[in-house]
Amino acid sequence: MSSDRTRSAILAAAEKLYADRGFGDVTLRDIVAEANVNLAAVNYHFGSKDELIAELFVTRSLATNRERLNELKVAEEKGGGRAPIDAILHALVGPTLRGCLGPDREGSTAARFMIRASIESVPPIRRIKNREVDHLRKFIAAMRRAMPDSDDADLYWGLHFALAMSHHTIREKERLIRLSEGKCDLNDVDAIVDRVVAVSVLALTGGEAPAKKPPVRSAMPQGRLTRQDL
Amino acid sequence: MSSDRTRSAILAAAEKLYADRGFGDVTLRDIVAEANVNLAAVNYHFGSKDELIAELFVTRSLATNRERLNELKVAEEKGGGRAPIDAILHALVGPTLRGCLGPDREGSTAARFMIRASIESVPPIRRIKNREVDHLRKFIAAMRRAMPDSDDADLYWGLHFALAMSHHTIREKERLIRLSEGKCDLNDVDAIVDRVVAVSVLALTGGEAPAKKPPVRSAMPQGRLTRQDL
DNA sequence: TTGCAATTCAAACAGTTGTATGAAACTATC
DNA sequence: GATAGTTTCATACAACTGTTTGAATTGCAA
Repeated sequence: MSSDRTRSAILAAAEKLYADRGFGDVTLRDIVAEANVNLAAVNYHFGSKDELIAELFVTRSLATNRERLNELKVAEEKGGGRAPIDAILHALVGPTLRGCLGPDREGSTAARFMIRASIESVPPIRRIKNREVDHLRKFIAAMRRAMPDSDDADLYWGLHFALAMSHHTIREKERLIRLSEGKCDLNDVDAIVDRVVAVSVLALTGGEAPAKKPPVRSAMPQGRLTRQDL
Repeated sequence: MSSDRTRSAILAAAEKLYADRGFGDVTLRDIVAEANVNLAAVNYHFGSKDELIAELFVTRSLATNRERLNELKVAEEKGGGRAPIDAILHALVGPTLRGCLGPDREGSTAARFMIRASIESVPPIRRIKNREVDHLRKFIAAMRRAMPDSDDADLYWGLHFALAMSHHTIREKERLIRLSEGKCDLNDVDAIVDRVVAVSVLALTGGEAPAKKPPVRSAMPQGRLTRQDL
């Protein structure tokens, strides 16, 4: 099968160009030029441009999801079936952040592609992302085991915020660097992961030590949000 | 000037169509059809398609920025020049969340347009967003006054996370509803604002009561997450 | 009314896009 | 080495894009 060479040349070229210049202004003709293959090869091997993009994204995000679930499994086994909340969140945001940030990963085409996919929202990718709900439910389940006394809504908000911080850090990396004039170190990925996890845990526990039971008073808002809302 | 009628018809039609169907598949021909004006009118009044989009976005985000700064000013005056940290964050995320969420705003074209602008990242809008740094610096300054002992980096991270949570809530509103099967109430905007502010304050204070003096250390962990970091 | 500028209009332009076609080149099996 | 199936290729297609043009129309001032 010498056709595999063409197929993967297209995939590699597409990933590189999309990573560099975004989905908006990379055409099939750009891709086949970079890959040194014929224009028709894309439709022959992938069916359409959208299916090419989908294949790129599916491959990368399946890898991330596997990494997440692996890390979660390890943490749960270590805890005898019940992983601590910080380990769960670490498994959730670690792989994504590690994959997209960091100095060594800077040159990684895959990483830059995933950043693009997170910044620009193109139809084939959006369709795939919408099916990610099942994957997230597994983390909600683990969180529920770790914090059985929490309201479900609080767990969802906690997971939502954890993803918010990690994705927004990837999306707005450049702006954060510029805004902070370099004072925020975007190269120390482990520190970023720890920071996101720490804040997420605070969001879930309301500032209490997670082992401890419930409420006290607040670092919390005066308004309508009460202790047990967190 | 009967030309104002054409101009604003274009603006209204464009905002509506972009809000409904996204920037990707709305053409100038769609817009002029909806506005009942001639195709050439867009270039005559705005110069180009991108400038039309830019004008739409600038108008809306200037309004948001004004609201933010107003709220900040009020809070600072009330505090004699130094607003408490939660009030500052409230001023930062409140206007955006209020503008884009909530049941009454559901039908608002402007709100839906701004959500689109936050989901799809189109060049003219990205260019404008990049100039928003100066605006954010005013909030950093206020935060520094409120928490003079904090590391600068921690302030930047805190602001970054606050924006992360509010923007991600707007972007992924539908997914959060679906994931949580309705358990997260996206209609109670005030509660959402309070929740985002509360978590942001926790992120900045590391779980200490904000009134209290100094943050243990850099509030956030360096290495792995340990118990006393919470 | 006349004259001048601002606005509208239909039409065309120039370029690009993803996709389809059918013949040619290749590959492996017998 | 002929055959059947796969893969490549040059080329054409059809549609759509934002923008421009130059003539018509309108509105307003003198």
